[in-house]
Amino acid sequence: MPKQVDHEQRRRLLTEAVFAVISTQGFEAVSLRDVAQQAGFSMGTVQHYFPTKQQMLSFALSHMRERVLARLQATVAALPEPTRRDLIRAATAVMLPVDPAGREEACVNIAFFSAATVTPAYAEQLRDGYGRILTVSIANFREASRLGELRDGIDPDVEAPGLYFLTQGLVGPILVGLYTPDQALALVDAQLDRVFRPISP
Amino acid sequence: MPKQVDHEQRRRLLTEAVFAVISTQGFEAVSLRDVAQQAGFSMGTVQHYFPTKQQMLSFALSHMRERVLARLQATVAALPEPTRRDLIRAATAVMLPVDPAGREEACVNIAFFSAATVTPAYAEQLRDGYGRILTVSIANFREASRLGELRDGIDPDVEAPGLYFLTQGLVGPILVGLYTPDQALALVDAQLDRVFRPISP
DNA sequence: CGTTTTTTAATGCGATCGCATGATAACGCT
DNA sequence: AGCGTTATCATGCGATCGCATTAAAAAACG
Repeated sequence: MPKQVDHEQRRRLLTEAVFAVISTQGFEAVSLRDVAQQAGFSMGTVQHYFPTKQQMLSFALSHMRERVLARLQATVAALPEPTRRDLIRAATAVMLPVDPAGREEACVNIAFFSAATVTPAYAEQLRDGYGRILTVSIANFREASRLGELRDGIDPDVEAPGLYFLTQGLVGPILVGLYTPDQALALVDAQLDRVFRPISP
Repeated sequence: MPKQVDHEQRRRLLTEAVFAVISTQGFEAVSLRDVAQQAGFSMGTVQHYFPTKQQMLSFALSHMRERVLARLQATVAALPEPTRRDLIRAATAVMLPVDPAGREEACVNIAFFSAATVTPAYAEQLRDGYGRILTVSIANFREASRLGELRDGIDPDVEAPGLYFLTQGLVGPILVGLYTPDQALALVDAQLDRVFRPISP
């Protein structure tokens, strides 16, 4: 057997090129030639790892989830003694385009959301991925509620989706420059202040 | 002088075809030929009213704002004696893809949001349009606050953007089937219940 | 009624697309 | 070392794209 190449790793490498093309030239500009050039390979190589463009994009979408999750874990790991509120805030901030990495991911995600309106396969992947995030968020809020970390009268089953969809709604406006990342984070913090009890017990 | 054709009206007609193509086949599938066929004209006609594809799409984006606004006014006009809360809720519901018309508009809007990440002209149009909506929403909430229609401790400058971005964040998940329109409206109503005083004084 | 100008249609062109094919180079194994 | 497999690349093909060009049809006006 010949040269040993980790197919999965190669695909991830090419996927990074896909992300770069989408975030700099747009989703509709993604071509096998562009991706190949961005990754520094020939077009045939891209075809070798992705038989069709559709499969390439579908893999890219599934890889995006892992990328966001990895960035979240890295962020959380950097917090010394995170409270539950810190964790929720970190997860929220990771989904917002507040830094170059986050912006690239947001561009890719919104592109796939748009494509998903006419491509059921993308819609299913997004439902699965974002549904999982929402489920985790609800679980976090319920746990916080159970431990008495939330203010009186706060329903975790309302606030979890509320904060989650608020976050999602901030992505587009930040991307087009309608809202600044600082304004967005201030809005998120205002919500957290309303939901969580003050720190000192 | 020959046949009198209202250029603006023709452009709006063709724009409706653009919307249909975007919502059924996707933004990247929009071609002059598709638009012409969808509108029942030849390709040359489309070119006559839109010198370039870019201008066609840009006009379509500007026309979208008018379409949403018209639908909002029609919805409001159908309300017998709307309270301020009713108006705010109507404006919110209009932006959500809860019916075929709203879904089509949402598909087009999210497509332009995606395109705007690499096309500054689109970003500027979206900033202007959505910024105007946000401004009006803030003004509405402030007026409600001034009239004492909001609960104690409610800051209109926080709740207006909060509800607005929450609404925006619900669009994508509804489109891909992660959230149902009923769930989305329930979440909106929960927010309104929290912000507004109960009806009976 | 003929002229003029706009509208509509039809077609061609260069570029680019996704994908298929064939050739070449590089490495693992017996 | 020699073979077999795989990775990589270069190229070709049919289709489609945006846009330019040209021509025919239609209607307002002298």
